[in-house]
Amino acid sequence: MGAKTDTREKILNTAASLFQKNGYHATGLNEIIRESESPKGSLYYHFPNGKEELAIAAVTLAGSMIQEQIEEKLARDSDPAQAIKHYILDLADSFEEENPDNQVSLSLLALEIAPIRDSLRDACKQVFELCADTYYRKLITCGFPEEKAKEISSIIFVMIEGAMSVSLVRNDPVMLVAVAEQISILLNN
Amino acid sequence: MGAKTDTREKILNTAASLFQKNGYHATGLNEIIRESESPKGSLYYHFPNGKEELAIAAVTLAGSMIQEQIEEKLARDSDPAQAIKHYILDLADSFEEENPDNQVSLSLLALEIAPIRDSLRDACKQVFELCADTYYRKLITCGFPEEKAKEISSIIFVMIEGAMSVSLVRNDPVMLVAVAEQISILLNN
DNA sequence: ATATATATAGACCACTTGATATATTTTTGT
DNA sequence: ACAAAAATATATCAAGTGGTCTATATATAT
Repeated sequence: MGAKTDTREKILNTAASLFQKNGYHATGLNEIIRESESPKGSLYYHFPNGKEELAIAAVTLAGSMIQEQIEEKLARDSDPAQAIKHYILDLADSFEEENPDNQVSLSLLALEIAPIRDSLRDACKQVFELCADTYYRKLITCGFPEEKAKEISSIIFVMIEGAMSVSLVRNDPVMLVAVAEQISILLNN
Repeated sequence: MGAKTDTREKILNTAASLFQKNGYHATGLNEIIRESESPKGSLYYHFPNGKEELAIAAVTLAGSMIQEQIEEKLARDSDPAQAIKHYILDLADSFEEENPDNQVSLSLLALEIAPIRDSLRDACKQVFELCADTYYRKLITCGFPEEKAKEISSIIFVMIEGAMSVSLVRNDPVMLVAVAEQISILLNN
């Protein structure tokens, strides 16, 4: 049964990576099975509902990988403003890398799949919530009042996703740097 | 020759609306000609390079419509923070409307088409620049120093696009309201 | 009025899409 | 060892894709 997990994970990892990088509609199932070297039969065995089920699993996987990365990187600095700024500057630094661990933007995939079906939208919402909550917990840990932490953490998430989108479109991470510079202003007011 | 403009514009308007709402890859040429009630021959007569050329024209059109809207709405309040906040709250208010004038998010379309080809990326960059520049000019008019205005206007654009993306995914405009509340903090620091 | 450019109309094409069906192999439990 | 379940492997499908082609209609200009 080790094989099961193997193939399933290979398909899922490949799908998540391609969906995140190129988008949902631009990624064909054939591309996924080719890249993951798995037959189509296995795809539909492990994901009987096909592409949509794969999308839910992919966005969830991508989200939890991002969440882990945020958590790790925020732990490096005790000051929350510095921690978040530090994290964003790292995103800018690793902007060119194709490494799937550095694929931080969820907007493209989420914008594409959320309207398809409620189950897909719900998965996206959950992933967004997970990411924002990671900032929230950092702020709470650092003594921010609950209300303020709730507010700011959402804004942080919005700013990072927005900056990533603009950076991807322009193929230039300077917008991430600009956002990083504004974080302290946001936290200290 | 009145007919020419008519058909061309009908195709372009339809394409822009569908691309913006549903995305580039999710929108088929057949859907565009059906919805615009134009034959395929006309599409390829007016846009010989097919879907990609249509995408460039569409993102440019959508961008200039958004730019006009921003400009109009920013003119309502003399105080820049109030003007921008007012504009964003209007976006939140009209979130449910399907009216193409209220389709303000460019992220989905831009994220999809920018990687296809440099000419498409360039068109997206130009549109982004156009929008950010509208905030910039408002800030300059209100006496902001050049450097600060440059910085802030980009951040505003990023925050609004980010908030629109999150709102679209969640199908809930509250994130726009949250961003609106932060504008004054950004401008006064 | 007629020739010419402009524009419309839609049939058609090769190709890809997501999905299904069926056959085969591999693993597991007894 | 053997039966049952799990998983893999393809061939195949209808529907849809973007794009091309040729024929026709509609203006425009002289």
